[in-house]
Amino acid sequence: MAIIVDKEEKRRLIALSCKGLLLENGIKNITVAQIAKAANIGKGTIYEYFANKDEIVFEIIMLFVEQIQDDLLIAINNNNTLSCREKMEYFMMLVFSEAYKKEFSIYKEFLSIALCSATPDTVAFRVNCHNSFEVILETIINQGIENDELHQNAIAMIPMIRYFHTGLIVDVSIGRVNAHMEIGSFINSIFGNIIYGENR
Amino acid sequence: MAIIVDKEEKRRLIALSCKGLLLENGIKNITVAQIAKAANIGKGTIYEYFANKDEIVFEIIMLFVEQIQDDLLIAINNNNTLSCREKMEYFMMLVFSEAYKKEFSIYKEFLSIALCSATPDTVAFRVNCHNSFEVILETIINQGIENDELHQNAIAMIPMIRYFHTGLIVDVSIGRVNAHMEIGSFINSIFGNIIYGENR
DNA sequence: AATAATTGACTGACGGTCGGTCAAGTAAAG
DNA sequence: CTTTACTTGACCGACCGTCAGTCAATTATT
Repeated sequence: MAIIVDKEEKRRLIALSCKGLLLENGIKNITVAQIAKAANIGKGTIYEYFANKDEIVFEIIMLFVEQIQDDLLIAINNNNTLSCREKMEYFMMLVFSEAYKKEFSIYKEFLSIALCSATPDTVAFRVNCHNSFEVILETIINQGIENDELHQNAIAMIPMIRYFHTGLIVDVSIGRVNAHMEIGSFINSIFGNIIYGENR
Repeated sequence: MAIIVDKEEKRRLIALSCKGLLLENGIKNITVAQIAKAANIGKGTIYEYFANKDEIVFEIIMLFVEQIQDDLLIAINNNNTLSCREKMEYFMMLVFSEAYKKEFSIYKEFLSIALCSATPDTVAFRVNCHNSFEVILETIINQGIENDELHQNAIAMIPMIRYFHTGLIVDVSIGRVNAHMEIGSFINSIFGNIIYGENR
C-alpha cells in the first residue's frame, strides 16, 4: 500500500491556498487552472479531491463562514458588556461591515449560482451554513430571555430573522438599501418598541 | 437606404420567442445557439440586439414580471370577501402557489442574474418590483388598520415584510423550506398571537 | 511488482466576434 | 419612367478563445 492522503485535510489545504485568489477575483473570474497553480498542484489533482469547481468554491466559502463564526463567538462570549440587543445588532451587521466586504461579495455570488442551479449539494451546503448561524443566534436570544430583554417566544422567531437577513442581503446587493438602518429598525421591532421605518 | 428595424420591438420579439425555452431549462441550461434557433435568426444577429446572454434573459424576465404585478393586483382586488389577514396570507403565498410555478422560476432566475451583475437597469427594475409589492401590501394593511385587525404602526413594517418575503423566496429555492408553513407562522406573529414556529 | 498519487495535454462545449452577403432603398443617367 | 450604380444596415454562421473536466502516462511509495 502506498501512502493514503487524508482527503479531507488535503481539501482544506487546497481551499486555504487559494482563498485569496477567490476573494480577489470572484467565483466567475477564477479558473480551475489558477486554483491548481495557487495550490501548487496539477489541475488533474484538483479533481481527485473535488467533484467540480463549485465544490472547491464551497470549501473556500466554508472557511469564510468559520472565520465569521469565530468572530461572532468571540464577540458574544468574551464581551459581557454588550446587551443582548447590541449583540444581535452586531450579529446581523457583521456581514455588511467593511471588514467582510469581499466575503460578502463572494457569498452574493454563491447565492447567484445556487439560485439557478440548486443541486442537492448546493442546498445541503446552504442549509449547513444556516445551521451554523442559527446556533449563534439561539445563544444570543437565550441570553436575552434570561435577562428579560426578550420574551420567551423570541426563540421561535429565529427562522423569521434568518429570512429577513437573507432578504436584506439580496436587497443590499440589488436594491438601494442601507443595511444599518434596516437592521436598526428591525431590531427595534423585535425588542418591543416598534418604531420600524420611523426615519426612512 | 436600407430597412431600419425597431430595435426595441425586435428585442421583445426575440425575447418572446424563447420564453418557453427559458422556462423549460433555466438560464444555465440554454445556449445562445438555442435561443437563436428558437427566434429563427442567426446567432450573430442576437448580438445586434443584446450585449450578452444575460441581457436576453433579463428582457424576457421584464416582460414576465410586469404581467405578474398586474395579476397580483387583480387577484387581491377580486377577493374582497377576505379579511385583511387572509388577504395578506393569500398575497404572500401567491408566488409560491402551483399556479405561479413558472413565474416563480423566472423571478428566481432574475435574482440570480441581478445578484452578480447589478447594472443600473437591473437595480432600477428591482426597485420597481419593490414598489409594486409595497403598494399592494400597503393597501392590505390599511384595510387591516381600519377594521382594527392591525395596530397603526403595522404600516411601518412593510419593508421588513418585504425582506422576509425575499428571503423566503431564496430559501424556498435553495433551502429545505415550506413556504406555506413559514408564512403562516409569520402572519401569526404579525397579527399579535406570536406562535411563530410553534409547529416546526 | 503493485498500487496510490499526480500530472498536463487534450477535448468538447459554449459565449462572443467578424468578414462578408444580401435585400431594400436612393439617386443619377438615359 | 427605366435602368444602372451605389449605399446601408440587417443578417449570418464559420471561427476564435476560454475553460471545466478527462485520461493516459508517469512518478512515488511500500
